[in-house]
Amino acid sequence: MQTELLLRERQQIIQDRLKTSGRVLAVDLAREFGVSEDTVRRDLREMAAAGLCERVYGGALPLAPGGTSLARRVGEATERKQALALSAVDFIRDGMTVFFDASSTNLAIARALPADIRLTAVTNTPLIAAALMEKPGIEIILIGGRIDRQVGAAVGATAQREIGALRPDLCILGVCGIDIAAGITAFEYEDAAFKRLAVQQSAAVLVAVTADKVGTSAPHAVVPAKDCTTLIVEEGAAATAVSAFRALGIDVITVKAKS
Amino acid sequence: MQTELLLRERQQIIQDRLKTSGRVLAVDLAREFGVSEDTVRRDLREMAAAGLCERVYGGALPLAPGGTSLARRVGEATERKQALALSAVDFIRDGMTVFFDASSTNLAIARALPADIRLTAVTNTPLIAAALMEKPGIEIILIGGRIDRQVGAAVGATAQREIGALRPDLCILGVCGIDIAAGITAFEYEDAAFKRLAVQQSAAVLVAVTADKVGTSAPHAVVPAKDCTTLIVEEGAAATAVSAFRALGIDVITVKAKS
DNA sequence: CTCAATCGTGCACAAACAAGCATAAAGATG
DNA sequence: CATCTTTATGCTTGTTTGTGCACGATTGAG
Repeated sequence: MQTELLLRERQQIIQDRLKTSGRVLAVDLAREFGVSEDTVRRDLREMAAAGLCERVYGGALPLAPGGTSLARRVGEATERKQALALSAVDFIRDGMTVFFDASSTNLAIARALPADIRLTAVTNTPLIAAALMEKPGIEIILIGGRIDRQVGAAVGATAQREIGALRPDLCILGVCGIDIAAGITAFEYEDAAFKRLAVQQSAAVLVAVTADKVGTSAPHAVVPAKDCTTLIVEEGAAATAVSAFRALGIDVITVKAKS
Repeated sequence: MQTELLLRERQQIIQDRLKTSGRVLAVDLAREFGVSEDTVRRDLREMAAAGLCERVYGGALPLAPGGTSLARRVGEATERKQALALSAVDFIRDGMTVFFDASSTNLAIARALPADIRLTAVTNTPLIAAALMEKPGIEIILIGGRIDRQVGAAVGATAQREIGALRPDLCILGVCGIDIAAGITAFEYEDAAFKRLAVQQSAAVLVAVTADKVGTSAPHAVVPAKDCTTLIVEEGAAATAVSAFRALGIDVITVKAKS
């Protein structure tokens, strides 16, 4: 327990979460903070007593449901991505420098990080940077430049120059398609170039994808599949593809989607 | 232990740490300074008594108003900020290049922009960039660098280099205090330096503040008040201050807070 | 109705704490 | 110079606080 979260911080984070997400679940918070559910329940009870939230069975709700929009629209295929994210988080450990590429799955990973983790995070995606800001132990390096609206992140010349100056221990790559023959592919030319550079700079590469992206390819090649160190896929992915990836020496993890 | 730190030095360092990290742990400080935890606790107790921090079990947290992070400030006086934002939006027109500085009020402004506006927006704040992404006609330039947790944006050397290469038509400045004598001020040294540069680079400067910031000052000077082109304040702000600003040639707009 | 998830309470334990005392260095006073 | 005072620190003691676990009660879905 090198970096415990302080009680006040926890409650503050829960409040922020209530405001942005509109609700919190005790189980999730417990796992995220790395504390027992009892502790979370105690927090929620205290906060409810102080008039900061409404306690409900399973979690809590904000008193004034004056919902802001930021986190909401992303939260659609969250169920499946959440499962991938929880698995991916195991590969991220204290002290690492990790690059978070643009991708909704990667956003889920950033959110699923334990609240007390200590690491240096690099990202070109404002949404991910915003999510990372909720974890007090993370040093965030923002990659700047013109933001590509399709990708939702900075991928141009400026961004490439900045990522070129960094040497992350791990690159969490967002992919548009991954296939044995075509390798890892992206929808946009510049995005592909940026991703290629990110992979090049990193000591290891982790990819987490939903089943529908396995075996498909997009127009622009990023790197061959074997450049991927660890691949996390849903259980439903084509078995032939999975074993082919394994044959390449990739560490393939399958996670089953929750009901 | 070769360099014994004086008490004052230690407390100063703790304050800095509080600002940049947003929290300190008694154990860490003790080990770092090579003193006993008791000594650190004594320091923290004194500082808390002097109103410099909030003492919590295990360490200390920075104190309002500057001590709270951006994400936290966002949900505070949303209605009043909304009113300011609606007024500020009138000054932003199609075709402009606008810099959005870090500030919860500025986030409200970004959100309040008409959906069909066409402009180039520059920002060092992930939260604002994320909000801008919802307006399809905006070209977003992200200023990168290490993110200061208290400010919620990139304000260091990298960020300063990047803003230095741009010439926005309008700088929407976030301020921690604005006063006739002290001018525009900020809570952090680096943030102040960044803001100063942003003002320097811009053709015009707009400041939108809630009434409580008028007539107050923070530790670090940014620019004199007269460098501000347009000032939007709530109706409740001190009338003497408002007319003093007008006398400086500033275009002062007052908006009435909704009940 | 049944059953699993969730909850509250009491308890135990370790970490963090405050208060008081002892020591040593820096400074003041004679 | 000798001695007294002040100040900062570490140590000891007993107390408080936060947390996890065990157990039985409660809730809500099918």
